[in-house]
Amino acid sequence: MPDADTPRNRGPAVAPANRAALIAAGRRQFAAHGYGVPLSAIARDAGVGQGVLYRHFGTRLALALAIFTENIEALEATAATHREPETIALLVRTLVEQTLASAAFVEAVVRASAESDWAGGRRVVALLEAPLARALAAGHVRPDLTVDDVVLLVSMVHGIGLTHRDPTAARAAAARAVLLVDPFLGAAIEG
Amino acid sequence: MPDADTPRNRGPAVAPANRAALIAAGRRQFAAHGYGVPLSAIARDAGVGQGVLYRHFGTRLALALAIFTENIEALEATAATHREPETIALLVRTLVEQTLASAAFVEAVVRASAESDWAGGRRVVALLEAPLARALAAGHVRPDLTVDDVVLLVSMVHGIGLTHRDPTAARAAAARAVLLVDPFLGAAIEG
Amino acid sequence: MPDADTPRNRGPAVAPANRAALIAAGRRQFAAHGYGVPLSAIARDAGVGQGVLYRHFGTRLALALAIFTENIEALEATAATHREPETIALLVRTLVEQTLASAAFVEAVVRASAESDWAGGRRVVALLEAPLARALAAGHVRPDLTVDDVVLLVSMVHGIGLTHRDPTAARAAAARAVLLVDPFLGAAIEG
Amino acid sequence: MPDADTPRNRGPAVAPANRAALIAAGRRQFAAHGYGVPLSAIARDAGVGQGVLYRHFGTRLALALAIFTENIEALEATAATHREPETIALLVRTLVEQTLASAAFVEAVVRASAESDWAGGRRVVALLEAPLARALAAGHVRPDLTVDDVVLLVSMVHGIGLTHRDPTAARAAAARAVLLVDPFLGAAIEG
DNA sequence: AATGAATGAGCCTTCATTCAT
DNA sequence: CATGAATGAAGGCTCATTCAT
Repeated sequence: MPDADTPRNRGPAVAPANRAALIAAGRRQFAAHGYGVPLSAIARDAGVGQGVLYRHFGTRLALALAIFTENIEALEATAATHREPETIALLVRTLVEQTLASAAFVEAVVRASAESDWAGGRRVVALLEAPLARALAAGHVRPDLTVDDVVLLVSMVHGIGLTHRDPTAARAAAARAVLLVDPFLGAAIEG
Repeated sequence: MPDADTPRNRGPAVAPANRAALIAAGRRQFAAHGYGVPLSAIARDAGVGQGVLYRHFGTRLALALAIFTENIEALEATAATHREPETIALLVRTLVEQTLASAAFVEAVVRASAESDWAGGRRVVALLEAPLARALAAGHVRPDLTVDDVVLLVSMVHGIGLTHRDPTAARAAAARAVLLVDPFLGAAIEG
Repeated sequence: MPDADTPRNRGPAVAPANRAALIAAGRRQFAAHGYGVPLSAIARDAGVGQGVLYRHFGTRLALALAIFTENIEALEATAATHREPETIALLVRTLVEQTLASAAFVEAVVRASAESDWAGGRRVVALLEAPLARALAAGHVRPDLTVDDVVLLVSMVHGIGLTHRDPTAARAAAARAVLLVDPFLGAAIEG
Repeated sequence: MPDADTPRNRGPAVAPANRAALIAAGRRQFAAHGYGVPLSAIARDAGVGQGVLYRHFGTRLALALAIFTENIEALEATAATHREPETIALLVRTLVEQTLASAAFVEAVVRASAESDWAGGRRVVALLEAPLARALAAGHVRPDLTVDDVVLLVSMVHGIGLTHRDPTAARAAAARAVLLVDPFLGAAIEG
């Protein structure tokens, strides 16, 4: 006799919701306790059994990549719908926010993308190209700035995220870092 | 009757040597296998029993802090013996090298220093002040550069170290990052 | 509105076909991966959902017993349609082949048949009696051979199957084993 | 404060005793519950922690091989100290007893010896050669019997062990099996 | 004071079984 | 009646830590 308060099997229809709940729980748990957080804690946070986590994301890395893919899709949507020369600043601002929020597992993803065929890195480079070219043409950013520099900026912000416990301090430090590299991009962060 | 071929207790005199061996082993193991490397692997690498590791460093973090303290002492020695305006570049160069070599546990140390009374961060700030002031007076670095910015630069380089597997690529990326922030300091890294 | 390309429920008519597919899949999977193969693998091999497996065979053992029952039915058909003194050799040959093919789960079935009321063992004994009597009367087999000895021979061949990875080697070893016990039966295996 | 009734660390001096206890527990647990018995059950039976089992026997198979090696050493000791023509019967009798007692993991060992370089099989063959030659010379055993046949006999007895739950019945069946193959050897089992 | 084996908690992972659709 | 996702118990394995010698 199952406990009425404890639904033991809500059926296959909840699969998409479970997947979303696992990604959200992954964001929370990775941010709060680092990439090495017990997978059981993520499953518990998502309100599902451990087996469900394994069904949707066979490895810890698969979950991290799914979170990143969502991030990249948001960036691509921004890049696709904005044509102003200021778009690059908006993208950098979003990248900074995502990086600070995902500090715990940026490293794992970068490492994996170097060793596997995950295309995330290339997608980021691709979506940055046109906006950066427009900003350069408009004279908004320093003339020697490259797409690789923007990606490097993300690595730098990642380091800042890891070394600042307080999110507010991390955000301020990241803003200062971007400002040191380029005043136009830095101003966008602070806004 | 101890077996002559199996020295099991080499006496109190070897304690300092054991401590040094553990620090050296910690550097190697953290660099090679990350901060989470088994403590038994560090003890084995150092050629001592696990109990000795506990005697000298009660926790994993204590060992990491000891490694960092050695790093800071080297920086202080440099700062104390160099009076040229170019000294800040030498210090930044050393900091970059130390940071790239210690990528695996910078985060742990920074986190601990925020939560405990470890004075490492303040010592770094203190040793940077005079050299940076001299460089500013000589007009070598950008006039708005602060000591906090140099510390921030270390955080940024840390992020670069974590996201570049290949040490050569990491070094090149770090050089570019410093160059983006300040041409004078960047030139020193590349040298 | 069910998707026409995804038949999710093919109706009651397919139940017998599903049962047969599960038995065939069970033979393949037990042989390939041992008696402990995941039940989900058997269901997948059979092309049905896991629920169907449970509907037809409530336990792993029930499936194994069904496979054995098919084997016994084939033996009974042979015994019922052959009246020659040589029939015992044909039956032993078939038993050897079945045993080698089912090595992974003979043990489970024999154990279960001793503890439950599964009549498989008795059916084998029953079907062997008349053919063995005819062979004894004809002087083909050693005069002290009993039906229990033939059943014992199956146990012995089972051990050979488990200890020989290569099916060809197992078959040769089984032939030698039968030959050691009775030249007439052994000759039938080798043929 | 450790519970006085629960010695938590009896020190390194108990290592050899632990190893012996693990082998004895392995014999009991494998015999009682099969090769797949939880390793934690073996450790509990031996009165040690799970880590100790892993320290002494890195894998389940390593423990099984250690048990088998003890068996082989006993056989070698018998072969080395007996020179009578009847020795082969004594060895077969011991082999039968060992095989029936170790039924659950004979298969694992055979599998391992095919895949690794475990020399156990060759040691058995080697120790049987001289005693069998003496028995053949004395006319005690059938003249066509080979060492490989004796090894095959072990496989056959293994199958009997697996298919007979009752040890007494298994022993009787094994005796009958050996008798069917060779009257002289069979008589030794029954004795 | 050093050694290194023992301990055992906790994590990852796999399935057997259930059940909503 | 079939599907296949959800569940969660159970086992393998790994260390951090203790402590007898």
